[in-house]
Amino acid sequence: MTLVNASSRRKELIRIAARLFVVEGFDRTTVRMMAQEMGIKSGSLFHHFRDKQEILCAVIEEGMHNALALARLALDEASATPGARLDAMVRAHLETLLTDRNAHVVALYEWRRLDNESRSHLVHLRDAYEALWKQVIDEALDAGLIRGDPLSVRRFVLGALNWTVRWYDPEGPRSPESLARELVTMITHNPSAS
Amino acid sequence: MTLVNASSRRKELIRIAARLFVVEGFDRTTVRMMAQEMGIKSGSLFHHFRDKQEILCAVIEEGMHNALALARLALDEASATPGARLDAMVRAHLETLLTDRNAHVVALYEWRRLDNESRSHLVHLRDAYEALWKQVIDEALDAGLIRGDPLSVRRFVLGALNWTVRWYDPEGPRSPESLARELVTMITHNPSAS
DNA sequence: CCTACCGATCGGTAGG
DNA sequence: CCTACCGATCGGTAGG
Repeated sequence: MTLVNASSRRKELIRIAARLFVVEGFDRTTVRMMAQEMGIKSGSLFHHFRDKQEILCAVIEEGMHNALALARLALDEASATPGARLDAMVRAHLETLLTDRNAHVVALYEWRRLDNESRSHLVHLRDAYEALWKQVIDEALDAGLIRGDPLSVRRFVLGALNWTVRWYDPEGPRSPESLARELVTMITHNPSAS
Repeated sequence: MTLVNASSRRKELIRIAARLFVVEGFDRTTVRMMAQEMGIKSGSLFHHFRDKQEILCAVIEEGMHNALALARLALDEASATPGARLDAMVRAHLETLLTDRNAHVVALYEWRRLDNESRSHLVHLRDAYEALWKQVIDEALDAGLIRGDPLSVRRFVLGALNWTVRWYDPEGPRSPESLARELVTMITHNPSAS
């Protein structure tokens, strides 16, 4: 039970830290802020984490882990046509950005604040995620749904999607699904094949 | 002459600060670092700028000013067809991102560190720039070159372009022009009309 | 543009 | 998980 509680406190801190890192930025978020929201003293934080860096790494790792799981699930459930798989992947990406918004904003903005150790650990998760994208994009290119160089297309599409965290309003009129539809419409040239 | 030198020192500081803000981030860049690269003592910085915030604002303002000027020039020189204007705008955007890379990376990453005063000052420059994009995108939509909702398309395109600062390698095989061509190819549906 | 310095605050630790 | 505290460093200022 002690372990369960410790783990749940850890998750709570990750959630709190993610929110603070978004609002204040990593550098301006002090261990005292995080401790206060946890209801403990600042020194006690270091019972859960070695240092501030480790908290940053945990926040980003949590977000990437969820993103990877959701994308795999979406691809498993999608029908086998390249169009359906592209749709599913775009939708999964946007849904992840929204449900784990704070973690992903931190990943996008504070990646450079990671030390080498944390970065090399997270880079494997990122590579696994991008490998899924590579597969889906390449299939869509082969099927003639999209035009362009595989690597460039992947980068452009991920850029367009990741940029949404800057302007998308979850309270607004657009659902993640309709937004996904809009992006796919913009880049596909032969919708009947999907 | 004193004024000229003061202004040139100011520009030098803006360039130095931009580079440091990219490498270290705004919060981790100390006034002492900037002063050292200027060859002066830290206290002397405040002869040129009221505070650190003002330096951040100046860096971003410089980049936006150049972006706006280059975009206007490109549109003036482009032929009147929607395809040519879209091409020119994408190319100008990428060229600006490269020539003023540091300033734009700072604008993209450190925008949230601006105080309200600076932000409202810069927001007008950004709006003017986005108005050019709105025009060009709407023309391309009307001409049937692109498909989708005007606002969404604009956001997707700008996202894809701005994201390039994360991966584009100026020493690599791709020129800004060929990259521009790739993006336009990906999103246009009726190239013969351009 | 410099010297000398300030009050505040930071991440992290020792010992319980 | 707390108390008490550390050395370092920060942005900025006063007076020249």
